[in-house]
Amino acid sequence: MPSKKKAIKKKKPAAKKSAPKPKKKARVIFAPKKPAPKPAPALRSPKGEVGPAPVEKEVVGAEEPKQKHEGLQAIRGMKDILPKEQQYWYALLDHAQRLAQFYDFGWMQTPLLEDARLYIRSIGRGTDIVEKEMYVFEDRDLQKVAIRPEGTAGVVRAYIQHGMLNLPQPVKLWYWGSMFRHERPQKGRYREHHQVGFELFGDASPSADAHLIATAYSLLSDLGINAEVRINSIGTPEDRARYVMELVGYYRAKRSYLCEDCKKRMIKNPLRLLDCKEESCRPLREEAPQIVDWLSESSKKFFMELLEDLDELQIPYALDPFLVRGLDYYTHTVFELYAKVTVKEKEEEKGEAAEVIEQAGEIGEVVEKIEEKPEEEKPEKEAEKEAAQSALGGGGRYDLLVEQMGGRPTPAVGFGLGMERIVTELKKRPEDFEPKPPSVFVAHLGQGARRKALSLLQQLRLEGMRVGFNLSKTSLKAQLDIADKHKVRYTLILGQKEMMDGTIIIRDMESGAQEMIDSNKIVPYLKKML
RNA sequence: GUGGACGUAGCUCAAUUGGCAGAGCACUAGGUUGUGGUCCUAGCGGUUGGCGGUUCGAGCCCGCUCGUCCACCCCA
Repeated sequence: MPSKKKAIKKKKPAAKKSAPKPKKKARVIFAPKKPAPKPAPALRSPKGEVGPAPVEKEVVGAEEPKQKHEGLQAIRGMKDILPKEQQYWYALLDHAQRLAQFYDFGWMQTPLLEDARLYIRSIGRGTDIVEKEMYVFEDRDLQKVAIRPEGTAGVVRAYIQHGMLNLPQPVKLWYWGSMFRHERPQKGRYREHHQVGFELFGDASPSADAHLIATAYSLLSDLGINAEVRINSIGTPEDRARYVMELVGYYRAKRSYLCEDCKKRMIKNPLRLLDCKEESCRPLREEAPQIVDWLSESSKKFFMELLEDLDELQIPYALDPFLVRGLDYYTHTVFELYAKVTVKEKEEEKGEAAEVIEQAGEIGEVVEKIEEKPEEEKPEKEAEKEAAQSALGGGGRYDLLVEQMGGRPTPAVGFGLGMERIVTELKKRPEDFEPKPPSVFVAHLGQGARRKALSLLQQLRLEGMRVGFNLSKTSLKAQLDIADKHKVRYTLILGQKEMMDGTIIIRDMESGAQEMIDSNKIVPYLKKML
């Protein structure tokens, strides 16, 4: 029945053109009708066994597509990054690399696939990342592997595995690459996203934290992003245990006011009680004990020193007593970076941040003031909307992680920045990232000239010039058309006539003026003009 | 994982009460000899995201599904 409908529908256009459409027909064939040929014998056959390899399913768990479009679309939450964005990605990577070189961070990459236990050990069993977002599966050897959901764990593993503790400390490393988390996609939140990460091992002083935060901040500000650092200290595990007891005690008394989620949080992850957005829970937070007040003297001192360093570095920051990050391995410093939304906000925070560091005892109160501001003002709807996915990155100190993963006790700090989110910021100022077209286009006319053009291209390349060309087009008109689309400044025209004379025509694409140049002098000539 | 909005050509969008799926841009080729931007002509390009239902007839109505976006959740 449905096929009949289609036939009727399709008839008309076919009749109009009064010709069969073999092309259309061909496109319909997507899946081979015949089953795929049997797989070749396995390359690695089980120990010395001769004979046919065991028959396996051709593709594990995948069926042949029945619909034309099946399997032809990027899967949920995955995105192609296309050349139209390349100027932003290049700028980002270029700045990251320069910064890394300047501060002497060594570049490295870790595998996308790791033993799943690596992440369970580091990030923590009860965290959302491990519990419900991580891609985990058994590979063909039935090993349980995970696609990396974040960068630090792999770097720590590598640090231990390659004995980097024998290198002069601190060891400073940086990387960039894909991370995968099975979340519900949204703008600025994908199942595959890219991070640039910086890690520093073997320095327990707060100045290391300051250095790292400054690195993160500089990377953003070098790119013209107005960033703000939100920072907090969650102390040592002992500090936290004491605080959590206090916190749970506080909330237990108000249990009846809590939302359902928070009741669960009280048992599972009490720190998260603090960032509940439920109307009923919010007011409770105001009176809640704050972790800074429960830090040990040494933890407090560490934090204060860090803040003084940041002040010295003139990095705008805001204390956020409710900042707790979703990974278990953090100790002491935790921070996040946000793109500032309005100029107004920026100035307020700068002013207040400066006050804060002075009085150690009063951190709590000052912070509360800062916190209240945005809630009360709600300047524009815009500002609020942007807030949802606007964390550009975050990080913190993880002094216990290396040891916990079997290495020698090694203090460490690190951060990761979301590349897609940075690119989103950069795209707001396209004028700052205009792609640069090649400066010269080489056009040719006739067989001999085309060949000569090839060597001319080589010559220009060796001179470091960016050159556009299209060797398959034969008409000059078409080639100039392309040159124009490339927005080049000059086009070199090489035809039979010029070949014989040993000259080349150089055309200024803006004015249309042409000049004839001795072909031996073309390179110095161009160099002078560009 | 929960709730909501939206899916028409590569892009931006049309299509009367359910009645032959269109335009602009982009792309390709022409407008006779070796010269781009403007202009003219033609071509390419769609199972209207997919599957099913209602109907003589569905881009339009209904159900499911996939995808995007938004708010939660969480984070980069």
